[in-house]
Amino acid sequence: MVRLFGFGNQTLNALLRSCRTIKEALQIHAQIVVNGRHADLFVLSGVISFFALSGTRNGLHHSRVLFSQIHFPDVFIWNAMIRGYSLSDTPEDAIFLYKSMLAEGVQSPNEFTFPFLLKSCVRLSRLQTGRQVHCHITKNGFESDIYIVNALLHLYCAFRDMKNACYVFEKSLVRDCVSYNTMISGYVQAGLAFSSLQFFKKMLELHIWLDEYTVVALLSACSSLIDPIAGKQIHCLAYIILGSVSSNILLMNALVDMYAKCGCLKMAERVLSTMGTNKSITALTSVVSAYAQCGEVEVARRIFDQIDEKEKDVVSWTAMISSYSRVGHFLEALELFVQLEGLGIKPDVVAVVAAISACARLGALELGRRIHQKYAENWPFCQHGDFTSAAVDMYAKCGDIDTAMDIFRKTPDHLKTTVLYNSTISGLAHHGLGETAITIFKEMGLLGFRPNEVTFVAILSACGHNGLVEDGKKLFESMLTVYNINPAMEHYGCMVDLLGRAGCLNEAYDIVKNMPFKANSVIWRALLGACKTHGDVELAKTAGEELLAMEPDHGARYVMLSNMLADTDQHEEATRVRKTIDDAGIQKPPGWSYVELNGTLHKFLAGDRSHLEAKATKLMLRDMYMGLKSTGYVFSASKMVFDMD
DNA sequence: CTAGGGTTAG
Repeated sequence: MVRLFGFGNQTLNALLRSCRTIKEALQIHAQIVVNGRHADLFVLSGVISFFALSGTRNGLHHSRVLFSQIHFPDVFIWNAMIRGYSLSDTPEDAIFLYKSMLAEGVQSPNEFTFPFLLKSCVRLSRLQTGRQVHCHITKNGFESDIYIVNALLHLYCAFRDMKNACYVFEKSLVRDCVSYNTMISGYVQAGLAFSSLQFFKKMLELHIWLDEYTVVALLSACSSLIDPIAGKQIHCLAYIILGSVSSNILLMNALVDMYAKCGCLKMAERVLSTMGTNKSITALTSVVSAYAQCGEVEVARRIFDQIDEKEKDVVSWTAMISSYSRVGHFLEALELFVQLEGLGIKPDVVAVVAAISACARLGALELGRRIHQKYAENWPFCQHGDFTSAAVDMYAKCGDIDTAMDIFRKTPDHLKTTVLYNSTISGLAHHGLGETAITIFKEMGLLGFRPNEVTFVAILSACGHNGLVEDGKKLFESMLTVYNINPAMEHYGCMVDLLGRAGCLNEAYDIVKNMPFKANSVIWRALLGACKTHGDVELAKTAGEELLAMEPDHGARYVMLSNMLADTDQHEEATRVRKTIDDAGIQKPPGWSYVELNGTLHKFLAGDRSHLEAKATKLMLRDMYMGLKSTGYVFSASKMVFDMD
């Protein structure tokens, strides 16, 4: 038995720090208690911080129990708890603890408290809370602590808010290599890779020290610019400023990733091979996704399969899952997800979101529901904005708008995000609930959420599908005047569609002629559709010809135009277009339909009889058709042909 | 007296 009487406090802390397992630490802790040393706050703080930072849920829980028994913890102990939770899967507890500390009114936060809090805000995707913490930092006079400045920069960069990041950067009296690194990667993440290189220039001019993180950030700038030449230069720079490169895993991963993302797969694999037997799962995952992005899913899968099962982690599985989704192989994606669950690997939020959105794309409502419900019970998932919005999107796309709205309504305001509003509004739009969409849009503004480009596509199309012409026009105008968003091609497209559907063909055509872009095929198609509905043959010809010129090998366009001509009794013209199709040997790629029943997916093609129950299905359809007819419904085949994609 | 910031892959 160890006797701890003779040990000094610092020795006890050192002893704890040397523990490799929770069990060892528990033994030391027991001895501390047996020897009556636990009343000493300093000793106790060592114990609490060890368990809080152990990285395990049990350890954190143990420290929480000890913590709750202290009447007045000192600021070090508060910080240890806050830090522990900021790294845990429930970072919101860190914020909760901070509030408790303030409420207790005994201890004030110090310069160590805030970086942990800011980290929690980032992990929770809660910019609003982060701003409040920023206010507390100012109030407590910690604006010039370099650690806090860097944590603030990280906060704003993580939310792509480069305006506030710059503000903090410019205003700060202290800046170091970390500040510059954070800004460089912030610019890249915000999609402003070019600015990041300018920042790097500034860094060089001011002779700021460069380190491996600088190189990593610069490499990601090159990936984002798809500039392998610049990437190679940075690769050289790495040798100059760092000396040894191949022993630096972080750097090797970034290098492989850069070459992979730039499409230089040979180079990526060459760098990878220099890692010999130490190939990291990170670098391998980069190569897997790169192949998938180049359209070589099979190659990606082969590499993925060659990776040692024990090496594979959630990220590499998710990479393969998303690769399948990217090329539309949703069934394979979901198969992998189920396999991953079966192997006992715990999917994280990103993995589950990937699976749920694959269900959304497939229309696999019941599988989607199963996955959603299973993970909704794990509450770190519910805290995550991406999880909620993916679920809303899935239910809406699978036709269950009630559940989608239910989830939206049950989400507390502080967990709502712009993305959640976007999924909700576009879900409502697809279900023809334009009025509700507008209500939600207004609520969004009242709660202080800024609509973005995506929001406007959703809300404008909601107006379009519901004939809300005036609302649509007002919202479109407000984009620039109120929200300072430049309407993009898609927004003009929504307006053309909206006006066209409402029969304002001239107004729609005016938009096409006057907008700052050359109309794309989507816009011409919308206009052509409107001409068809409202019988404007002249404009239809213009739109149709434009469409043909734009997508000469897109068979569906020919079919549309020919159907339209036939429909307006211009049979000669129609035959001419048909002939063009045959002459060019153009074929419309078949459009598969999927229906999910009792957890099984059924695949169909038009006119397809391969399905086991094709005959029964046909009979059922005939019954339904007869039923419809008896109620006086008139079936129009021409409308069907027109709306085909 | 103990401690904090930037990290690549989905």
